[in-house]
Amino acid sequence: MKVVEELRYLVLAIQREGNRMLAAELRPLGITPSQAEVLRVLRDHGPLTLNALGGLLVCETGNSPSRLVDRLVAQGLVKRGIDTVDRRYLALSLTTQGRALHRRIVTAENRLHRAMNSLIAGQQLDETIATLRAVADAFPAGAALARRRDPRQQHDHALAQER
Amino acid sequence: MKVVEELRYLVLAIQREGNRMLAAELRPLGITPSQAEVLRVLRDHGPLTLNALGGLLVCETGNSPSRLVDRLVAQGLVKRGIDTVDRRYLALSLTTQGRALHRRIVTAENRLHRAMNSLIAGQQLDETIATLRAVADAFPAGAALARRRDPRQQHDHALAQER
DNA sequence: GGCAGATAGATGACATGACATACGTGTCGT
DNA sequence: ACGACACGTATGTCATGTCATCTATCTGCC
Repeated sequence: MKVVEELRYLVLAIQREGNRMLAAELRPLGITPSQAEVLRVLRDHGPLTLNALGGLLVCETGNSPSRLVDRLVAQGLVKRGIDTVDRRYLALSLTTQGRALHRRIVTAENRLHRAMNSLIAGQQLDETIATLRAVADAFPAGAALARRRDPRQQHDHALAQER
Repeated sequence: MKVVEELRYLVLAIQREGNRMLAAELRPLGITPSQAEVLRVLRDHGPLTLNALGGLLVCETGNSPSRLVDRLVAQGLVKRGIDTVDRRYLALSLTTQGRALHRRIVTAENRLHRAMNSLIAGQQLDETIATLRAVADAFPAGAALARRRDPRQQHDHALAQER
């Protein structure tokens, strides 16, 4: 098997299993890994439009995470406001309930991270991170990650309520 | 962001984008990346039961890839026979059409691999592969990969037509 | 003012993925 | 022989993910 091909399957396997483990940790909270990512991004990056949110998500690179947000709104975790100046834009933010749940999410994620840490204990990670970043940075989903690390050059549209 | 967490998101981002690229390459052939993996495994590992197939797939770690196989059968790419001795078992194999399509799949995958290769050009990969394998091998999906590399200790059930 | 085009978001369609459960078939104990 | 159990497969359900397309709203240009 070629090296790239093995890498492809390794990444696939790890993503699947990691997602399964995280889903298991989050199930008692009633949310999924993707939903947890939305809550995390909304908590860290204030009120966002749907597009801006999509630009910060690694999951759901597609059009826009309308339906993902729908379910969070239905659960009362996210507030979907409408920009008063330009009514095409949404103003998404966490509700009090959403903020409370986020704290429990952090705990659940930490359990996963401890498990993963024990799997990579003793490995040299610098090269691995560098390699993966080199690949990821070539794509929008990787750029989303970079944007999350670096709060500069954020979304181009400033929500009305922020002005 | 913690190291494990960054790794988790990097793996997620790369898997997503890689899958999207592969899906784009395969779309003209009328199949998806998961379906391509099934064809690949069936080609390499002869007639298989559904469970044995599932044990060699990285995608679809769930119960059994019934529905994934369904669509391939519907497209005439896979033949679903029934074991004559124990009628619970399926005997899945490629049709002539399936084998022909597999050759075109290889070409499509090679295009993806060239693109990925250019992204990781100049990177040291030994450590990366070692790290990823260490993680993947802890899970069933990683074990599936290991089984594909090493044709010994294959499926425990030998199909009747093979005996 | 008013319409063409652009932009944000919503929705339809389809294939996964994952979990739980149902069904069909064989095995084994008695 | 037959009934409980085990095992392989199929199916129901729900949430993604992805693409294409539709709707609502705004911007500019005339």
